[in-house]
Amino acid sequence: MVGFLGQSEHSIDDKGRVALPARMRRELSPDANETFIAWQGIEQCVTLIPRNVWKEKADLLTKLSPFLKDNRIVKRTESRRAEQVILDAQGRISLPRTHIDHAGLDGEKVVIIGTIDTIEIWDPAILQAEDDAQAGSYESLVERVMSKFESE
Amino acid sequence: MVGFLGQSEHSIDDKGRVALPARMRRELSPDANETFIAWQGIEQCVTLIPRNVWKEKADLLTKLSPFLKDNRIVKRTESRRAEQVILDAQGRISLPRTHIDHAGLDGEKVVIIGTIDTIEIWDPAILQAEDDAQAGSYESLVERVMSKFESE
DNA sequence: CATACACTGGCGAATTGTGGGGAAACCGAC
DNA sequence: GTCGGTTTCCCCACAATTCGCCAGTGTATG
Repeated sequence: MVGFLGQSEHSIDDKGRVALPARMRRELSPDANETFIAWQGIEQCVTLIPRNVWKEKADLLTKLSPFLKDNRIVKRTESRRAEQVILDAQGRISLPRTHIDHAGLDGEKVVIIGTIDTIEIWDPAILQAEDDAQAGSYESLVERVMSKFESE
Repeated sequence: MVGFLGQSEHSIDDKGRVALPARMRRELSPDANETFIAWQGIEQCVTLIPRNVWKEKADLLTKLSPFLKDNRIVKRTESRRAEQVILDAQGRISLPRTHIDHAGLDGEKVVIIGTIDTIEIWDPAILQAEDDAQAGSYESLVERVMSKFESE
């Protein structure tokens, strides 16, 4: 169990079906039951969260008291962006329209990126733009982010 | 059991009937007995609470001492806004007039949102306004709300 | 070279969302 | 109490979408 790694370019057909790389399917815990939660994240991409991982987040959310407005907003916002998707016999998932639109997956191809505990699906052009935007600044970025672990 | 997720736009006909998305019907516990409590929330929407979940809330309310005026008000207010609705053979519910009026569901369409343990029904325009109102401030909101779990 | 695996495409069948009609129940007026 | 009108409930039917299956192509592996 080393987590979801690497990146691949795959096809997306006109029904919104995307085959996940076999090596990522092998990393999926049996607890996930062949199931992901497709999630519209902050970035312009679709994030796939294995069902067992999502479960922990959902449990937290249901612990929030429904009598506070802020709690309701968070719960509503987090859950409405999520959809359950299940692998078919060919190892594909079919993405909901809303998520395809959000991530701009209107081409023939998508890029699938493993991010250890989740999987991200990007439109190639949008991903390229994202990369360009932060090109050159990554070295200082990673320094800043990871320095908090220095003390350990 | 991942909870009610996602959001869909469905029709509401002139009889006040709304079809629930099939994936939400599948998430409904057998304990709910095809039955929801339709509830006029604080927000301008109708909240559907599965019968078995409502039970827990009702138990809380009955624990409030009836000798305090505030308690009586809360109990009365929470319960008078609730109506029982049952799924028909097509997977639809028909909403009481009062609830339709409260949520302003006077168009042809409604938006149905899954919030893990409940379902909300919104008028598209009202929902849009609500979203606009809190656009931009969400990131800090979710930080504040969820930070209470950080210690774990 | 042969075999197995990985990804892709297409087709038929089942499900889903929607509209409408008729029987039953309800309500108010006379 | 009776009649007329309205509302509510239940059932049927259609169209569109989705789902599951099967088969093909290509690539890696032994």
